[in-house]
Amino acid sequence: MKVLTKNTDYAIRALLALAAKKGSYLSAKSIATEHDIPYQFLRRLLQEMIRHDLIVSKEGVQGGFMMEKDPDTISVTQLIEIFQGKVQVSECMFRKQICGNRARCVLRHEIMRIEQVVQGEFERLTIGKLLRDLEAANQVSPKATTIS
Amino acid sequence: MKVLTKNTDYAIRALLALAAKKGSYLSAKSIATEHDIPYQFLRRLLQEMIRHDLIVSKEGVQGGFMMEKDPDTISVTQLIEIFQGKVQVSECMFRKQICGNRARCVLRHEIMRIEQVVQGEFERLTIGKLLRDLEAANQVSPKATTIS
DNA sequence: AAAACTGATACTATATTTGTATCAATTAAA
DNA sequence: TTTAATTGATACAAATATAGTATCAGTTTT
Repeated sequence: MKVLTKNTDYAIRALLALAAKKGSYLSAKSIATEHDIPYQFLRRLLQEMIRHDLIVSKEGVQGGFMMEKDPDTISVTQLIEIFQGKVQVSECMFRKQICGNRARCVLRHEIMRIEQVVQGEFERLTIGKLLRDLEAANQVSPKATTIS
Repeated sequence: MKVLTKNTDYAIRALLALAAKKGSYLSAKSIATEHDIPYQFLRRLLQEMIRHDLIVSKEGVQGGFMMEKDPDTISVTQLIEIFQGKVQVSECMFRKQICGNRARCVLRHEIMRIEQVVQGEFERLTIGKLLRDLEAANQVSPKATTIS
């Protein structure tokens, strides 16, 4: 069971790169080469993130992508939703017999509760938090952990 | 993001049916028709569960599948692992720069922590627990919730 | 001997994920 | 003002995962 697909994984990495250089433009190319992400793939992801107002872009020479927002407002949950769709369990387990009265279906509730837990955890995991973790790690061992 | 695939969904339902009639043999056919699961698909799932010693079978007329084990020892985590592979995040995010020293990679730790939470939740969700939930629901509203 | 079963496995279809390629439009800079 | 570096948009393709079907052989009860 894969929790994060490459999409999301790459998107997080790209956002971390942008958050680390907040306010300046980074080209897709530079992000791709520095973080080992397939260039054209990354470009699509960046476009998608623009559409969701997570980042902005500037065309032409010296153009690129930039993070304007507070990185703490971007959660992994958001990214999962964008690139993997909303977290969902089966439409409705045991639907045949039980889900005439869906509201009461205990099993569904059980699963939905877990779904909430997962979502909450990923909600608290923001780009800002990850960046701080990353910087803290850099303090300890700069060489091995530099992201830029 | 799909948490449970049809495999796992169907497997859970089949196990609940078997747990509800613990000790007696149910044919794949009867489970399939009663729970609206594609017959041949279900048979493969049942075979797989036999290989993992979750259930046993008897061939021939009046044969079928039976649950011998305590349903509380079968967790949804186990089923996810069987049918969707071990719960995992990306192999190692940010691996290029960071994962020379994997042990120290804070980001990875963050993600692994969440993975643990998810796994723990599904661990506590056993067939036994689901069955009791189901039976409790039947008490309240027998018609709408009967599984058998 | 027939019928109701499981065991094993091959096959197909569809969807998702991952990755590549192309062309047009924009902009800084030579 | 031309060129090169860039994004915007979109189409294409390959690989993998998911979902479902079909078949044939073996077993066991009746």
